[in-house]
Amino acid sequence: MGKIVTNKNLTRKEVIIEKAAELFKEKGYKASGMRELAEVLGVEAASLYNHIKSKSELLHLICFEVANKYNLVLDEIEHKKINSLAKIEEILRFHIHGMINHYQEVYVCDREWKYLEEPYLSNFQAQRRSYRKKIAAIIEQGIQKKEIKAIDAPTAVLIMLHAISGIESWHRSKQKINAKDLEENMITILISGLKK
Amino acid sequence: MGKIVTNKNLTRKEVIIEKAAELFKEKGYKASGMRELAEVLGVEAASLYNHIKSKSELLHLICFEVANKYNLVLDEIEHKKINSLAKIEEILRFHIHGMINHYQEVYVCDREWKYLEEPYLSNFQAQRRSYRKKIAAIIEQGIQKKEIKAIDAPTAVLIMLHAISGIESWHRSKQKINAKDLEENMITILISGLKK
DNA sequence: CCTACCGATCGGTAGG
DNA sequence: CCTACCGATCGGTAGG
Repeated sequence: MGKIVTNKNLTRKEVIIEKAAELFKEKGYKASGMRELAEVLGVEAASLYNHIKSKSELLHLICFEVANKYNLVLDEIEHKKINSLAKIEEILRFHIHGMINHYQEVYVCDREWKYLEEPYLSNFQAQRRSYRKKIAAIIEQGIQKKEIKAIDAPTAVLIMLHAISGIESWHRSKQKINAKDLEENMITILISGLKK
Repeated sequence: MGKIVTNKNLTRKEVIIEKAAELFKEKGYKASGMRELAEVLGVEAASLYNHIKSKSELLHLICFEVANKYNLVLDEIEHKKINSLAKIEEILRFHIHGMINHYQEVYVCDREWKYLEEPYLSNFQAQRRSYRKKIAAIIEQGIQKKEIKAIDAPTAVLIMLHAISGIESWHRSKQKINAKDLEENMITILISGLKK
């Protein structure tokens, strides 16, 4: 997600997408108006349509950029020569970093994907299911090898991923602990929840 | 939440609120239309306004009914003569039951409260903060008494509550494990994540 | 509970 | 990038 983080050499379209993610995150997709987005960017609403096709295009660009990145990283971790619990820890840390550093896009992808239009909606849901199944499979391997306690793997995935998406409320909290401490606390709790 | 579960002796207004919770849960508050809600109930949109004041009244009735119930139960658990870890387990089980049995209302309260209007919004946010602080305080007591490992209590609260709200995706999953197994798996993972 | 209708706002287009 | 404007839909009201 280098493009998003650098804040330099962004095309006009990329800037629009970035601001859209912020707005969608803050107010929700349906409650975000194109006139509002335009105002943030200092133009009239009509001008946005020289760069984008529609409001819903913004949503699917955001969702699929995140999804693609996550799929790529998961595939990498999956094939590493480390044990299952170590893989789960890497996945957790990657997700935590995502919610700390790119939380607008990640949060929109997590919470607003249901407003995607077909065929993007079906495609996204399929990717999401397969993503979770891959993580569940790693957990199941860990259970077989006695690295992880005997639990229902899909339930463990559900807990992990939703717990991490809760970092959104950390961003909004008054007295935040620092990011590194947050990460280590989350890892401690979640990993010892799984470890045999 | 007996009124919600019985499905009998409900006033017209209560039926409207119940259906509104289902609709808001499914499509989100902003994407839910009053004409749509009316259709579910078999009436014209205008007729709804003989029973309710506004769409936003529906939202705050849903959110505050859940919030009141949760506050009541938390106060009960807080004062029990059991150790801190046992209190946390009871809180977790109560939240899990809520997301299994009354998930529409609970989910709306969890995810759509940001669309509350003032003064309800501020009131709700204050209640939410205080609710989480109470749970964090119980965790901190547990840490002092060496029942719970030395972690950041607000982070633990964040993990627990968000993990449980993930039960929504269990409801939508094809091959669900049964509710009791789900509960025990969640308790196992979350409690052993906390236990010293 | 209905019909009839309101003002506001929405995403988006035409044309320059 | 703008002005001007569109059809559709929104929450909600009047009056019966």
